[in-house]
Amino acid sequence: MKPETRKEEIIRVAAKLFKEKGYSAVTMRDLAKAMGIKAASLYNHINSKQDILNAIIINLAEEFTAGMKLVQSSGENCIGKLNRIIELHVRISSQNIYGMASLNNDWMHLEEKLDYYQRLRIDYEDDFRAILKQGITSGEIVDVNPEVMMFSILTTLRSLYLWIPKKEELNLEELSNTLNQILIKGINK
Amino acid sequence: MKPETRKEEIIRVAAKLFKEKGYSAVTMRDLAKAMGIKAASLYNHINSKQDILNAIIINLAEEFTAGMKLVQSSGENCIGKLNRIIELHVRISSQNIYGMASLNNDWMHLEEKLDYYQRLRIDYEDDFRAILKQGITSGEIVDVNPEVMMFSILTTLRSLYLWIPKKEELNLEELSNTLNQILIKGINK
DNA sequence: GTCTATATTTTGATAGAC
DNA sequence: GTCTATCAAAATATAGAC
Repeated sequence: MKPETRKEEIIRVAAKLFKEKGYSAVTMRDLAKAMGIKAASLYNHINSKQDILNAIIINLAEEFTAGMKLVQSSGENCIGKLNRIIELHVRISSQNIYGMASLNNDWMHLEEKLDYYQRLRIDYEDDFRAILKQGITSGEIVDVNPEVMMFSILTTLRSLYLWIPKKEELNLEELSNTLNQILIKGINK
Repeated sequence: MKPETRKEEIIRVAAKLFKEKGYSAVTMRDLAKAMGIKAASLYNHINSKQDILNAIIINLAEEFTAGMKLVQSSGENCIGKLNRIIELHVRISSQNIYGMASLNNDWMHLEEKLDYYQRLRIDYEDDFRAILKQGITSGEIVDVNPEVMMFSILTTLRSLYLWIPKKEELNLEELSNTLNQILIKGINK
């Protein structure tokens, strides 16, 4: 592991602040104070506040895209692929809890990178939807509105960042398994 | 129906803008422009930007609290109560899509009302959790971590505002039924 | 790599005319 | 109820010394 650069440290600390108050409510002075330096000094490492947000969001979005490509090429059936998607979200979310908040809530403040982000997001959802439709066709999952299924599962997975930090006692493999049970098999006995 | 007051109109328009960019990124000048007046004129109807956020969030939070009390006193079993909670969220979310965005994403910018909001939220979650635990005890639902079940269901319901406006062709009763199927019975065949 | 000092813009809000 | 004019504070960002 390479040691963290000053720029990476700024991005990491910024993500934490963005999770608490949102991108727009965090000032460069807030960030500088959290870093223990003056606001002007931040600009020796980054070009703008925007750049910080870009780095947080685009890195994560590309990680999800890469993960989805692996799921697609796994050769598993629909239920198997859904399991892998759940594991993908649990893994990325637990590794970058703060960044996930920006990905979910502050993407609209992207500027130059907004179109690119939205393209990745739409493609991800298209891939997810295709897996569900294939599962309906093959008879693996129930024939219910795939839009509502996708919304329900993806919303839960996208919000894991809100919840994981509170439950440190739960290990991540166990969390994946429990989510798998609940999201796929339901809670009805 | 009483006609909408100017104050109510400001709150309604503000909620729409808050959904697009978040509370902190919307200026009083943005709001004034959307109303077709000057920023200074807003202050003839409201005391501060804060007051607008308070009105949006606290009204909704109290609506959910009142709805939960009705569910509790309904005398239904666990599954029946969960059905009613789903209907509650579908109804309130569809009636106030824009306000739901603030409730979910901008509550941390409450000031005097923050403690009160957090009390309502914790109580709501306690009531929800109690229903799930009672369902496990009575054997109606599977004996899986109730925290994860609550997180999964509640996160989906709280995010309905993101999704309802896109799917106008789906009627609300049908949406409730579909969510009920997916959240309770799962998607596995 | 961090500092002080500062330029420029934007912000929430008020005063007072109409 | 809306306007123009304006204030005071706070924002992002830059210049240049150390």
